[in-house]
Amino acid sequence: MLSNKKNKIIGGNSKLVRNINRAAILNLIRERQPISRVNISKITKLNKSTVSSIVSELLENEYLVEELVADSNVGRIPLQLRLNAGRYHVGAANFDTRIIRVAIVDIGGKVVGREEYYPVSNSPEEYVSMSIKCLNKLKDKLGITDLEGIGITIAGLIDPNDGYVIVAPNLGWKNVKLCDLFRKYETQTSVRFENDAEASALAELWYGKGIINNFSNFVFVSVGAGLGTGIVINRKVIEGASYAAGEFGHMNIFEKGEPCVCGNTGCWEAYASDRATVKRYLKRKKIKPYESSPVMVWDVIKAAQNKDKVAVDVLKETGKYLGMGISNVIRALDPPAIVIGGHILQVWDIVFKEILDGLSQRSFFGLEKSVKIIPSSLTERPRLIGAATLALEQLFNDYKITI
Amino acid sequence: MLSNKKNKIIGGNSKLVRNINRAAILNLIRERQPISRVNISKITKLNKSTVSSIVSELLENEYLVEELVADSNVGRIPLQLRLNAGRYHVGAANFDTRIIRVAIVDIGGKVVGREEYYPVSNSPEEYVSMSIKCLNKLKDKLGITDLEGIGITIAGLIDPNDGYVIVAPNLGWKNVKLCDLFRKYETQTSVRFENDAEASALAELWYGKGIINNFSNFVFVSVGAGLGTGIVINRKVIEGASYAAGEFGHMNIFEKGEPCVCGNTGCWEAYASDRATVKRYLKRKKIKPYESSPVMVWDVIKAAQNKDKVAVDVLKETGKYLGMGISNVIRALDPPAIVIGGHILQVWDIVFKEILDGLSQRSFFGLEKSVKIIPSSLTERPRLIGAATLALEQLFNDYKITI
DNA sequence: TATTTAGTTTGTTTAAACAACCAACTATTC
DNA sequence: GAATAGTTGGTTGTTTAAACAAACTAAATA
Repeated sequence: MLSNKKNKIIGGNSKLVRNINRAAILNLIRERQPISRVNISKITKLNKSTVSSIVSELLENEYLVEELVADSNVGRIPLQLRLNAGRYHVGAANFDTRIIRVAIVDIGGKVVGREEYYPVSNSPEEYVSMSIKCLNKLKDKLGITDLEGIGITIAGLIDPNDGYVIVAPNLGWKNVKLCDLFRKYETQTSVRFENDAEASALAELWYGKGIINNFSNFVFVSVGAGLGTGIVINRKVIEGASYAAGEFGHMNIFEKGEPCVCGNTGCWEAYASDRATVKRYLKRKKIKPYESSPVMVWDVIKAAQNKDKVAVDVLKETGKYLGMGISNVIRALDPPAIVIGGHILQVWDIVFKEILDGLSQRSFFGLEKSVKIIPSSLTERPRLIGAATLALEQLFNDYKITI
Repeated sequence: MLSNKKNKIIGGNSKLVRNINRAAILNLIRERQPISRVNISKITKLNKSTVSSIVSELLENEYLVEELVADSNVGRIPLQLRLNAGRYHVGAANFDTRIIRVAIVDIGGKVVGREEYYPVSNSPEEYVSMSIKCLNKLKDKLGITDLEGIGITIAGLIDPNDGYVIVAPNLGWKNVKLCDLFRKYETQTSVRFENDAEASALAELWYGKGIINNFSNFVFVSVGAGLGTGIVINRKVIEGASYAAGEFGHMNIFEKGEPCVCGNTGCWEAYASDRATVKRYLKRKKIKPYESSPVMVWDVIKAAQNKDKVAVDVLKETGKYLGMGISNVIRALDPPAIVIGGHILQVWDIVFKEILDGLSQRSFFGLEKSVKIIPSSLTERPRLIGAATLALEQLFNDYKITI
């Protein structure tokens, strides 16, 4: 965190080592399950006995389960370890414009149940009460008695420490004490809040599959109604002193360009977000906004998939603008990988080339060529998995590394 | 580092703890010397005996010295600990356009001797041979027999692992294997290379005085011929996958604006660097570049100090442009503090207000108001101290934390 | 001399590394 | 097809490193 907290110089002790190793083992199991003790030992370079000791502790706390799987290799059959998916569950919610997405997720990051709700107003009270209601409904349906925590993600500036929405343009919220509202409806379970892009980055870090696992550093570009980015450095998500790190979406990419919800003009978000895509589509199609039923980005995507020329062109432009903005991310942080999330992934074959094209238009010593631009590997909405990950992080918090 | 190295999951052991604690104690002594064992124990929360054990180890290796200072308090007089400044020395060099700055620095970050040399060409061979010559001259003069290492800083993209200049526009270098050149002239001492802004950030982190010590996160903006930034996150300088993190200087702040050495137009560097300042000054004064002797930024600064209206205006503009670019840094990383370094600090009273003005022109939800904009506290050139810090970091490398 | 603060010594605790061992399987040999 | 060697997985007991706690010594002031 780029926090403004005083720079603490605090020493370590044996417990720190235990926490580091326990976290390393848990992460490894999460990423490579099923995996045997010996394999963990080989990868972490920890002694077999150390691994055994930590694993038996985790088994005792029911974080893990053992399973014996047939194995054709010589030697004793290894006991495979997995996260005990059925044991602990958390609640997750993403608050978006006119929609609340709710899910119950196990410690493997798997969505075991989900629900959507369309609030009639943008009142925080309604969002909070309905999300709790939906979660309770899901709990009953799934026969889950306890949630270990609840995570909420919102596009905007969020103060996660005080449970406070500084500003959320999409929802029209400013200075909303969500934390207090939740306390009215749900007093037992602890609730955490976070910016959606940052939480998505966290989810990708924890539950991303494939190539992303090779990176301890990356930037997650969350394309939604707005456009946010989550920065991961050394396997940690950067928050910022005022909880505003990663606001690349509000960097200027065209002087005196399109107006943006933030009050400025020419922001990346005003060109590459879903809202911008729809706006361009409506303009080309000469449809007045909200003339009939509102056109959403998935309508544009569907049209493109049905070879609608205008829709394809509009999405290509979005790709190009995405690339232009990514060039700023590269100049700032030079990450080895950039992960893209959002509805736009459904037309990845259309946008990917355009992203590279946009990037090359704002080239900087050819650096952009070595960056891996990859679509998010999360099959469920990253913002929802991200919300769950917030709660799960708290569940694993006993094992938090504090130097 | 935002490196592309494979995400290693490796466990810790008791040696890790020792290294963490030794580093914590060394850092604390560097920052707060003189300081007693008990005081270290109180601040780090380490046990008195642990502190004693580590301190005696450091005393044995002559990293520290003890001193007894009169104390009017009750109780036994504490033994104050200091870095053993006279024991170890490193060489430092900054390679700039038409000037090589060389220094010998002690482990307290104090320059004990310095030299400047004006090369006749921009040949890397001359830069390397002359810097070694100057260092040897200084060593003789000071009666220092050994250097523990040498650090070199250069504006540009540097690969510190391979000792390789990817590109250095100011020097007109591209793909220069500096490492091999140094081996020709100096085989015994190890040499490290780094981008000047990143090294300056490191120097500020290690040797900065005052308020900067309160921050584990900040961005150093190095205003020189070009404009570079060094990003510090969790007391570590970010390098980038291709060693190009912090290239905010080449972000666009004006579309179709001034041409930049990088090949693009409208870069921050093309507005806020010393080169840009001089260029604007010459234009206003209607002096043709290089008409007589070349005008340098310190000439403009001197003119401003002598109340030259044009010089003052030009520097005010530079300040405003600096602020505009800093708004990008804030959007990207939201750091609690931004440190400025460069000749421009000599007219801090003129530029500071303008920086804030430029920032407010590119406001983002008023966040810029909470960022501390501070002049570098390093009395010597940060780029030179930075070079020394590179070598010192290696000296302390036995104590490097490796998780 | 009592009190206070600084620093050391001694014994205890934690946890990791190491080495030896046991467990459970396959492959080979007679 | 039974005995045995080989291979891999996992546990047990011992050693080592380092932090911590508490008792102790040192050196000052009131």
